[in-house]
Amino acid sequence: MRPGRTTLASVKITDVAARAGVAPMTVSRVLNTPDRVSAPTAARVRAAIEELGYMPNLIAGGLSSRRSRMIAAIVPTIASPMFSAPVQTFTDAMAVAGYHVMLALSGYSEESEDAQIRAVLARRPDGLLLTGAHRSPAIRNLLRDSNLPVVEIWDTAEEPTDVLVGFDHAEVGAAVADFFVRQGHTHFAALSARDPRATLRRKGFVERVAHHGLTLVAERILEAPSSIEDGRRGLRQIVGQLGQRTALFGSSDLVAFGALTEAKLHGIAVPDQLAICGFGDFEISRACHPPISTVHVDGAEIGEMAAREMLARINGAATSARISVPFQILPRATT
Amino acid sequence: MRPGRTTLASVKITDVAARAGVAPMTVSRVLNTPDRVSAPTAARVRAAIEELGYMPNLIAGGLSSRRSRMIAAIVPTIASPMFSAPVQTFTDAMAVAGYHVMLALSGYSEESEDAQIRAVLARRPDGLLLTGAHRSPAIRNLLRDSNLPVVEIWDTAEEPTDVLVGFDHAEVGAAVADFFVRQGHTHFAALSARDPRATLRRKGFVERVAHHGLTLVAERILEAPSSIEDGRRGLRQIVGQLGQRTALFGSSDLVAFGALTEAKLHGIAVPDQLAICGFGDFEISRACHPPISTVHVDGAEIGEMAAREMLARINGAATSARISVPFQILPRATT
DNA sequence: TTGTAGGCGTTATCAG
DNA sequence: CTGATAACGCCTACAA
Repeated sequence: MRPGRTTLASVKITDVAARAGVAPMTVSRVLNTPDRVSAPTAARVRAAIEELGYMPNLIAGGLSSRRSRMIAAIVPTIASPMFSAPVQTFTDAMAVAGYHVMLALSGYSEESEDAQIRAVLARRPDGLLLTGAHRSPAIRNLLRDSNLPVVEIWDTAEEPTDVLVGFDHAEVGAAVADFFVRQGHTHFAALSARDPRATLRRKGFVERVAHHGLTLVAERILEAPSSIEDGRRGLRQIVGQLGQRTALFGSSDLVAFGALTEAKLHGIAVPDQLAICGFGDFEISRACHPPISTVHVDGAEIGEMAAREMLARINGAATSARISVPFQILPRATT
Repeated sequence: MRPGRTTLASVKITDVAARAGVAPMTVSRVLNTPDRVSAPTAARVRAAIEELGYMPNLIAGGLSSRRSRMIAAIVPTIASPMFSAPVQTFTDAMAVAGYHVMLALSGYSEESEDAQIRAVLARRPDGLLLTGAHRSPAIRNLLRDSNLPVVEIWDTAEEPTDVLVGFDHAEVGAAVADFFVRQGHTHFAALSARDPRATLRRKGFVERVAHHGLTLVAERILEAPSSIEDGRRGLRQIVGQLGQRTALFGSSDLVAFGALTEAKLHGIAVPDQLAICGFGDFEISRACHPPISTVHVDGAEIGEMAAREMLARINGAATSARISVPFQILPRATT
């Protein structure tokens, strides 16, 4: 029998065991709990694994151990840096710990998210990464019953299902309004996407403006996910209402960049006639000219923290239920 | 015994079978091959499933059927639209067909990609989505032996492992050079990321320029993935060599946008002194001002085609080995 | 159309 | 430190 005549998936733990002259369980131990195997035995087993090109079957292992070593991540989209950044860092961090990430896209529809959650639970993930904390009662019960680690990111508005890593979006909107007010603004506008978190930011902004007794001259709801083009279109729609010097809050840096672009074309001086603040601190707001003031919030860090919390929960830690990540207004040239 | 006293994962197929008064196999059939079950039986089984809140265990099913209904996707990053777009559409399309996508990020390192491939094969995916067609011999053999459907996207330079959906990047570079030449350009520059496909485009561009007997005034390699900031920095570095009217090819629209931004700051007239063509047709090149000429190539469509090919291969079709997707130069205001 | 038997490849558990 | 045994929950294959 020639060596190497084995097609990966066909070599199983019993083959390795036979080759190394040990029980299958010992091979399993070499792979999963090396400390509990004597050095010489482990060496022999490793040699056999190498020679046969053995590749463990995690499906079988998962069935037996009831741990899939896999996490399901459900986000609205990865077309926006808002979600691609945390998904990227989360996936990387989990991979280091030996976990793979199953990705599902829900596209901002709660109904679709519910379906995705149900579908993915059939794979018995060891944890769930979800976006936002707004869940239907049915899903909330399902998740509680499942007793799975659930890490929700971005949002802190609602009661978290389990662990939550995010911040209060209404506070962000209010902080931006306060920032503008401190700069002496009295007239305001908002261009905001229809998604849940953008809506919270917009409301926080608008309410704070009202609280100051100041004027909201225009407000426009854009589609989600928002785009540069939406920002341009939005500005065109409100340009007639911009008689006074106005402070504009965009629901993302893409919207802000679009508004800035269109303002230039209309001969509107930024920031003298129109001040603009975006959200997200995407590269474009930093690298375009003039650089756009924005709210920094580190999506990449959210992903990393989510991974840390996920692993802690998997390992049985009773972690805190709500982790606030800071946000920070970055004044640049448009305010 | 109260109904509902069942915690999802604890209900198994035998429980449903008992409740419905059928054999477990019949429940399995209702779920997987409904045609082979009589309507009344199926109805009873479905009722039992509903009442117990049964949720199939795909891990167990996968072990038994040897089909995981899961695809592994390995791309360098999802931070760039170049990859987030196809991953997004691929994931969506596969979900419709009942497949989930396991995501792994390789970060442009071949070594890392090899490791990711090995790791993910342990989960016995039903197929693999990979980026580019450059594989180490060891991995190539591993993949061939595995006999798995492998769809490679973006690149057509090398012999595909199995199915390939992409185009020839050197041709893109050459086409851009020809386009510039037709416009009467005689002096050229390239700002290009260090990744494999950007390098092919750059070489195609540079070689075609040489073939025409024309002048390459500057060439700069940027880090991968490339950014707006890289484009700005790159332009600053070559600005001294831009005495003549020059045609610049950027390895992505981000690079092109960065170059455009910096050119404006340096008082360089675009396109009169400096013509710019990007690559990728990202939203920014279309929505910024002036809009940037670019090479359109539909990443979203590549993802959809990849899904179609993947499903065809899974269903046993012997599909064509190499599928060319078209690219197209979009002349806009910067050329 | 439905049921029975057996196994998928691994690991938990307990014994030595 | 190592091994034997018995699941894990489902589906293939065959039988009725």
